[in-house]
Amino acid sequence: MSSNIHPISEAEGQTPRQRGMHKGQQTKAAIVDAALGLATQIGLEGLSIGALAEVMQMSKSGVFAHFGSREELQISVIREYHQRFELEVFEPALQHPRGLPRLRHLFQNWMQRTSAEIDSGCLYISGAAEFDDRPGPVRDALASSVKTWLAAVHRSVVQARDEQHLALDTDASQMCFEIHGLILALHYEARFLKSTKSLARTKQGFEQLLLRNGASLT
Amino acid sequence: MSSNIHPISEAEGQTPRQRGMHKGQQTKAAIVDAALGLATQIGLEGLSIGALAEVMQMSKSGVFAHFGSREELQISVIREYHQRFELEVFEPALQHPRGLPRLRHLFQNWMQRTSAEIDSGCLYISGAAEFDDRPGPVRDALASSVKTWLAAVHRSVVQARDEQHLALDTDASQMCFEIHGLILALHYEARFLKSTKSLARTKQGFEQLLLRNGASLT
DNA sequence: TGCAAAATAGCACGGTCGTTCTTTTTTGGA
DNA sequence: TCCAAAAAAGAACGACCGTGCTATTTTGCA
Repeated sequence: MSSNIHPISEAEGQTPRQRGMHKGQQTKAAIVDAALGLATQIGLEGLSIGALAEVMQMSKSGVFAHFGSREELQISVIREYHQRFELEVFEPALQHPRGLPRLRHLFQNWMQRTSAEIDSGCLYISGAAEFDDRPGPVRDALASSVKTWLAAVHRSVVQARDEQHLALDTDASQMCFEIHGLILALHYEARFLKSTKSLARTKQGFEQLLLRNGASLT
Repeated sequence: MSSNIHPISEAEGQTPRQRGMHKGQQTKAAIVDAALGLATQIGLEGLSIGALAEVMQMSKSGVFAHFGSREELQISVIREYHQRFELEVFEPALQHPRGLPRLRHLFQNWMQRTSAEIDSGCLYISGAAEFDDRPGPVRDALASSVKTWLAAVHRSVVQARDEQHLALDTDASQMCFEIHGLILALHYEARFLKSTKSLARTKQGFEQLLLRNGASLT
């Protein structure tokens, strides 16, 4: 499938080996892609090398050799999800002016990613439920990614306050907490309870949250 | 340990068989109790009959015989959780006057149950993440319990509005959605991210939510 | 084009899973 | 106290798990 590393223009004339793109690495990228698909459906813990090998039409040992352990496979999946999340949620929002406009797009992208994909849940949410009682490197990798993202949201709120798009006494951490709650409620009620109104509720909650914190611009 | 069925007074003089409390049913109750403990730690899907048998110091087949299938065991666990949730969260709140006071206690109990138990997560939350993509009787049982509880919260909000403890234009469903979000954020950030401020954030979010909907009484 | 190195397959291992069947033990009313 | 019924144990099953080891195939530079 699609590789997770974009070929950069300077490397165009180089050999695959020089670009670090042997056949093996392409295969590994394809495996991680398939693994991410499986993990978002049946969970990181449910992810098995046997099932993954069948999807890839490869032998178990062929798949296994790319990672060396199941844990490393899980961590690779988390890293891949992290990259895609940045690419699809975070980076597009950077093209909008900092402050409230960027915060709005950040939330909009986040919301869509949480709800739009019918067949694949958010790894940051399902993974948290699976690993909140399981210490170890997988949990650490997951928590690290989540914290990076939440910190980016926090930064965006602070910027909006600095730009005076939000009231000066806005409690940025409190606001982030409530934003997070809206996303989690959306995920829960849309995916598990199959509620069709969750998206509208989430939007309305966000608007009221902005109003309450003195949002001044659209 | 504790049985999930309270002996009713009329049955006091009856034999165990007449009360439906053979040795087997006591054992089953003990198994379900242990299973609930396991399930809240490693998840409903992680729950295995072998591990459960070891905890109970019984044989696998001895445990198995009480349920007939793993699915039935999982459903029994969900039913047990439902009963305890009602007993510990819902019923105590009924002792307070309907309207805002009762709603406050409902939320307070819910909040405490979500955060206080260090070693056991909320089955309604972890279960939703595990089963949002797995149709079947287990998911159905879980969704049914959750909906019952959310409906009770909704009823309480409507009552508070009827009693004019909340503004007459309060959107009860919207308010429930946001309350749910606060609880989910509490669970996520306290359990997974180990944030110590989540409880305070949840309380503050709830107070602001009440204020925004014109809460008039304490 | 040849050849070392990389990638993949094949096979086997010990372990756990849910489940079935048979046998033994325990229970509790007549 | 006896004895049928209930409860629990024991053993075995096929299936899948992650992982290690050894061939075999494929890759890609010299």
